[in-house]
Amino acid sequence: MKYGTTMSDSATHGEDQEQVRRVKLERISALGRDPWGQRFDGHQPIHEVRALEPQVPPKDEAGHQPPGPPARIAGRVMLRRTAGKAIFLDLRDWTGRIQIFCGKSQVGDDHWALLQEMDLGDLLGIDGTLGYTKTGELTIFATQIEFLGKSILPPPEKWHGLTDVEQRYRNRSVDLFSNQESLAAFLSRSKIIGAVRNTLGGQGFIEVETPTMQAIAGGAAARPFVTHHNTLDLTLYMRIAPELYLKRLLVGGMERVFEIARVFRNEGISTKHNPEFTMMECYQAYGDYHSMMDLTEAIFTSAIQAVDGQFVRPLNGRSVDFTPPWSRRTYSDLFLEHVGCGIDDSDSVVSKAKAKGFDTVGVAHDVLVSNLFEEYVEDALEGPVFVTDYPASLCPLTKRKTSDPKVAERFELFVQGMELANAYTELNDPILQESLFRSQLAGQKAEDSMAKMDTEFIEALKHAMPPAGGLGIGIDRMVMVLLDKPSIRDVILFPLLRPRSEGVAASGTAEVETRPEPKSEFEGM
RNA sequence: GCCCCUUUAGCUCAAUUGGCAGAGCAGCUGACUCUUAAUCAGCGGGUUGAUGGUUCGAGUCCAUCAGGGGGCACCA
Repeated sequence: MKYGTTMSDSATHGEDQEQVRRVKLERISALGRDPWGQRFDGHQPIHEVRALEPQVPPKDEAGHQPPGPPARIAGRVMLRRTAGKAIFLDLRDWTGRIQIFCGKSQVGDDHWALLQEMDLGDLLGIDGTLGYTKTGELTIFATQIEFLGKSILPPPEKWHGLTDVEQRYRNRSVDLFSNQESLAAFLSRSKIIGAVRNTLGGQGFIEVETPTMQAIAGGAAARPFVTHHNTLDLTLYMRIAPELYLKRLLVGGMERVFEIARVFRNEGISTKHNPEFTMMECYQAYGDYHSMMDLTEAIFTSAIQAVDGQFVRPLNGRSVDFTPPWSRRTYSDLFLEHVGCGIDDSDSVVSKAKAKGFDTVGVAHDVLVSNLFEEYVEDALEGPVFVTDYPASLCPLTKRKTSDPKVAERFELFVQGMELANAYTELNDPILQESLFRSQLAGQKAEDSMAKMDTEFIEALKHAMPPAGGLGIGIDRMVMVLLDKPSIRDVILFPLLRPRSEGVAASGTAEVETRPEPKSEFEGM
């Protein structure tokens, strides 16, 4: 049997593409090759192979290309162009793409036969030499070809890739290998998180891990997910913040700590909210919220340098300048500027609220102020801007200014109306903390499972926690902003989606059962 | 939870007023040893998300359900 054997009739007509590819698996095995491959040592990232270009010798007088440096790569077949007894492939790995030339006489009959069983989407290992084709493209001229993974499902359309958003989120593996910008975003996300770690480490912070399952979900106001430990017969909550544990470490003498924490909030889903998301929280003993502002700028600066170094960045069709230092504005100044009255001017606040259609009867003055701020100010903040010095009544668990107890030492960082970071001078008075906890809990419904006093935390504070600055940065939102991605699902690899209904979800496996299994030495593995 | 939009071949998309479901890519067969989304010739591939309804006739109109997208609400 020579190469170029024809498909059996059953595989030629009326069969789906998976079945056709399963037949090819068999034939690869019949050629004595493993379609799934083995460890493949010594291959070079494609961008490193491309960097060898200066070593490619010039063509001789006859126009022949002397062999260039050897190259050994592994990658996925993205494009294939056949021209008789020559085949051009575009292979891609996670560093780039490069063209492969496979000539029948150059690779030999055995490899040529193997190439007949190759499809778009397969993983190949290639040995060859670097050179140029007639049209001048840098190309690996293959001498050895090895299957490192046969794709038995067809890849998406080669030009458009996978564009259906639902498919991109549900089928992330395919999205990543077929949409370059998707892979690029997640590689950048990793670089951003690396920069966050490096910056904090460089400033003497140590990374810690605190419980994800907590008996009391504290540190924020959000509805938690509930879970259960069987042996202890214990109701546990997925954390909504690492805050209270990190502060206990401050009491213990760990003076600068941070955690890149996955947190879980049982709330709505939107382009800015995923039920689980990543938050960096850090605490610095003997610091305050001003320390945290400087730190925030340093973190963003190093993250931007890690991505592309461009401080003026596109975002939602506009442009944002991240060159530090960023503007720092007090809450009351911004309120006066955008709402048009002082935050203490009760009559004006009420009339402004009424003008916006807010319900004002029986609503506390501070709530009206907060609503007006969200309505008038936040969306107007192009940023990056630190909004500082919040009314103390809006953030009861924050240290107040000694000069003005009505003002809390807090800032939030805004970019185009989106909150990216939140920081406080932490309250370290256990007696005040406990009474504020109690009054906060008094206003909550009994069904809110978070409405519990964290006495262990208060206990720890009683041993004295140093004055400290605390900072939280929403990592997903930070990545969205730096990469100009409109949805949080574009920066989370596997965002939460409702499971597909049975008929659709089961179709893949159901079809396998009804399909005749090709006989193969690899069957059953 | 509410409102709007959306779902057609493996993928990307068409289908006039309600009148025989179509194209490109991918696949299969053949040609071609320098292509660039290769090209050329031929062939196969569909429960139009699901279930009902209106109609002589439904991808198209109506209802319900499901998935997804966007917005609002909830929510720091």
